[in-house]
Amino acid sequence: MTLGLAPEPPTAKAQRTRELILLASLALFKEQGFDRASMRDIASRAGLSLGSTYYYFRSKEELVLAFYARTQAAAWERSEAVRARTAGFAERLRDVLLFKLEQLAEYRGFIVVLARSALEPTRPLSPFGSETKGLRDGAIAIMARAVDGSDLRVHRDLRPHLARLLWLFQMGVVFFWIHDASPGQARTRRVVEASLALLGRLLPLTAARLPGVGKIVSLIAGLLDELAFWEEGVSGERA
Amino acid sequence: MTLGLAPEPPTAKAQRTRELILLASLALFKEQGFDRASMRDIASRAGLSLGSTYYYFRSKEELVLAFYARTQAAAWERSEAVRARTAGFAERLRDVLLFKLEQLAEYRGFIVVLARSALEPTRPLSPFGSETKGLRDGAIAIMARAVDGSDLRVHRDLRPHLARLLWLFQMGVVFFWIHDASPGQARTRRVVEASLALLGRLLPLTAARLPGVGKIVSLIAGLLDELAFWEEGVSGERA
DNA sequence: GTCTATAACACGATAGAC
DNA sequence: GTCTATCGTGTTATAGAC
Repeated sequence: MTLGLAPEPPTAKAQRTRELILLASLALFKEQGFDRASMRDIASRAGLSLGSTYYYFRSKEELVLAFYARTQAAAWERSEAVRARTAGFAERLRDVLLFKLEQLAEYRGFIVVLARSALEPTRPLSPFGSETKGLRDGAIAIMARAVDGSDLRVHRDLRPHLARLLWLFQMGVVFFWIHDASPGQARTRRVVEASLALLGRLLPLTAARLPGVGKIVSLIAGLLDELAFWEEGVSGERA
Repeated sequence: MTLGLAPEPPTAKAQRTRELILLASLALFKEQGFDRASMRDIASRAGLSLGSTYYYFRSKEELVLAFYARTQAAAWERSEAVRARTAGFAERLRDVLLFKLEQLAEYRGFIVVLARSALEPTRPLSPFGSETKGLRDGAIAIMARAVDGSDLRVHRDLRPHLARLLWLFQMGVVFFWIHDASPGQARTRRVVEASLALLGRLLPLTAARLPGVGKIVSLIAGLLDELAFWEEGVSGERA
């Protein structure tokens, strides 16, 4: 699975240096938070000069992105393992969501900066931008795998949109988790459970032959079609 | 309606100066975008020194917030007028959403910074934070007024949560609009229409006496209850 | 007290020599 | 690849003018 970031520098030494900087930054971010940890501190901790640090990472935010990309590689492997173990859609989705939170938990204090640049369309690091396409595609692919071959019953017109929808849902969960001040973020876990229960009831309903459902499904499908604004060029023309 | 910002300075001269800075900043933001327009430029354009500018606005972001607060005051008046004109819920909600976009349209290029700080819980300017409580309450109140006395049919258990849900929905719409690269943001308008149509079908359905609806409604109500994380202290305890 | 100005700080980022 | 030197920024400190 590609991660969609700049390819690792070729030489082994460069890779080690890159790793060194990344580790130093993570440690400092964890200790002091993203804003308080300066690039000078990071460089110094890694035993390098400021300029060298910028040679490996074009910006401070790119450090966070590199960390995030790493977690996603692990998330993919995990989701494949769970996928092989069970065909239960709710079970699979729950594991994807909770594992992501588990991965981020240690760094919850500074993971907010991902969200900060998230909403900025011009910034290259936006999860909807072109530079993060690989990262985004990977995350959506995990969702697609959770749906595929599962016991989920859902209207066939919704199926092609489901992975993207679930990805958006996951971003919402992470966003909520960032803001969740409850002890151990227990509230987020309750929200995840409630959401899963709700999805488990609503999605099968779309597959039922009830009056009015067809119209609603087509409305939802149309909406989901428009929502994928990140999948095209600047024109924004209708397909 | 309170706006939840620091009260305007008392003297008339101070108010004029504040206005001067705000106008200068808006002009520069519009011309160059938020990041490119420096506080020094803004101060200079307003005919003041940098220090004086910071006397009136504690940060660069506060300038955007002040602008946003202003639009909201107008939005309240507008929504009251529309409310008197029609009892149609869809009509009212459509007007609230489209009017907001209309207000922001001129400044679409830099309004993204609201979103930037939006996701940062620690920052005081987050729409979920305590400093923006008045602003947030105002926006939610507008939604409550749109629901109140309207022709909307919805399950009674959902009614108390509806205004907050619609506010979240509005934030989603604005977020989409920020990213919408289609000409004239036509796509956002399509999304609004489709969403209204969908809401117009789903909400009444919750009021219908159908098997299984009761359970779904209670799930939704429980979820919406948890979602209002911004309405309490740091404890996050269950009510 | 209310307002304004100057000077300085720390930071992210860049240029260019080696 | 690595360094030093430097730029422009948001923000703060502080002193003084009305």
